[in-house]
Amino acid sequence: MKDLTLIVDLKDHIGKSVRMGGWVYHLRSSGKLRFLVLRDGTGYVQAVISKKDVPEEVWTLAETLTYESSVVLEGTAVEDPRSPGSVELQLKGLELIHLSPEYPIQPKEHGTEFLMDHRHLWLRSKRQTAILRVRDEICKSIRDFYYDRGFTLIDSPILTPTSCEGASTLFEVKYFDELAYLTQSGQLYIEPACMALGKVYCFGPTFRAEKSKTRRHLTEFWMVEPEVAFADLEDLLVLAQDFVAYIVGRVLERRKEELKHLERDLSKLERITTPFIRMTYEEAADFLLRPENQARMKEAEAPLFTRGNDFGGFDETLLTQDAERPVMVTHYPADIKAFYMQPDEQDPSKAKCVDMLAPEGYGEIIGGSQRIHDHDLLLQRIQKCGLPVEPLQWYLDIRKYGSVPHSGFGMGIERCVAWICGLPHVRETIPYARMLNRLNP
RNA sequence: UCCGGCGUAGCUCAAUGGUAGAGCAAGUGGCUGUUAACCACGAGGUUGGGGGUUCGAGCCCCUCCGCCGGAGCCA
Repeated sequence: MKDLTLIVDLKDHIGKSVRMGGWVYHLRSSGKLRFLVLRDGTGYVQAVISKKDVPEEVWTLAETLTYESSVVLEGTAVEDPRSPGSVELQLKGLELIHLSPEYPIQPKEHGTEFLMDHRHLWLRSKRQTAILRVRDEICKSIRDFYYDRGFTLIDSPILTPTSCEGASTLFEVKYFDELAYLTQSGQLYIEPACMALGKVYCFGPTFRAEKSKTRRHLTEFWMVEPEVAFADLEDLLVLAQDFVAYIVGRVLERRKEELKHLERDLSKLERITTPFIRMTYEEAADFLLRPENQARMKEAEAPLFTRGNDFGGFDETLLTQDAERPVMVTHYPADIKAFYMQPDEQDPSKAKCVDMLAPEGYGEIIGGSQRIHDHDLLLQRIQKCGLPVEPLQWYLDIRKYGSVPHSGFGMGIERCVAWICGLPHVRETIPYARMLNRLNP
């Protein structure tokens, strides 16, 4: 329908006659005057229907309209300060494309379960479209960032033969006469590609069958994982902070209206500049073991942090709630981290790894490390972790033929979207959330 | 899996152990500038399921189901 004018372009048609297609977002009636708010994906515009100015059949048809019915409107674009958006449509003609029965979602408060059950319709709301546009901007900026820096996108497989990292629970699927598993990370597959192309990344869905029911967990989520040859931990920290600062900058530059609609405090995002805050695991542990912080854990009924263990959700909140920029915690104890992480030269009990914690209590958005590049050390670590060697033989091969130091990290898209949008839960950051108790719609 | 909270009209929520209610939506009527419009009227219920205590249970007890988010694990 080439002759349809988009709402976003309506301001360029003042005084002219236009046709517009869309959905009825809102209706108000005042006797012989009716107001209809149309949405078309590019914006919202109010149409005014005056009984004396339209043919009787148009007026009659307008009386039957319902929320979310699809229509084509004909009218004149006019400026009027009384109208929301100051440009409105004085209606002359009305074509009903499809009449919607009673629409389940009202312009009022609804519960989480109800909205998630109607996710396919909830997507039409202003808030959800704003979030989806920010997500789109984040995904586009990720691709631009790596493309501009000479990285090659490598698509890692979604079906994998076995667990490579151990602990995490995997989704099992039938693969002809054997079993396969949905990927929990593309890392092992892009490390070989890294040895082919130097700088690579993968970006796709990831699956974890963990029975987590928290505001930060999905069973299906998207992850971007760069991997760089000849990069050590220091190089990785610089890449990670440049990356996150770039994404935030792009969203601020191009999606400010959406952030404002989400009532995001923009000043908190404008402070996200490099360098980010750095601390070692031991420094973070010292901080968490201060009496006042231990007291806060008790007060919040959170588990008490003890040195040598990984941080819990509340620990991450304490570490970041007063931070203006993301915090990068490095050098965790090697035995609480993955088998492939390079031990620190000065203190081999520590891994050359990093977790980036987003501010305002959003917690871990990035986890990464320098990888072990020595064949025998990696083999030793695989055996020590009790992992079967045979399925990882190809991975060990990378350390056999021209091995070089290399590093990489993974960033969870949904946690990043939740942080940038200021959302309390990741379920609204992905079009169709998959969670412990949610597989539909 | 464990801990805690919740479940009442289509939706959001009230209701000392004593006749189940309101707002919104939907319906009817009114209103020529509404901004989640407003006014009037009518309609709307197996109080998540089952069992128990009691003269009497939406409310107390047991059990099952569902939801929420926290722990563990993680991005």
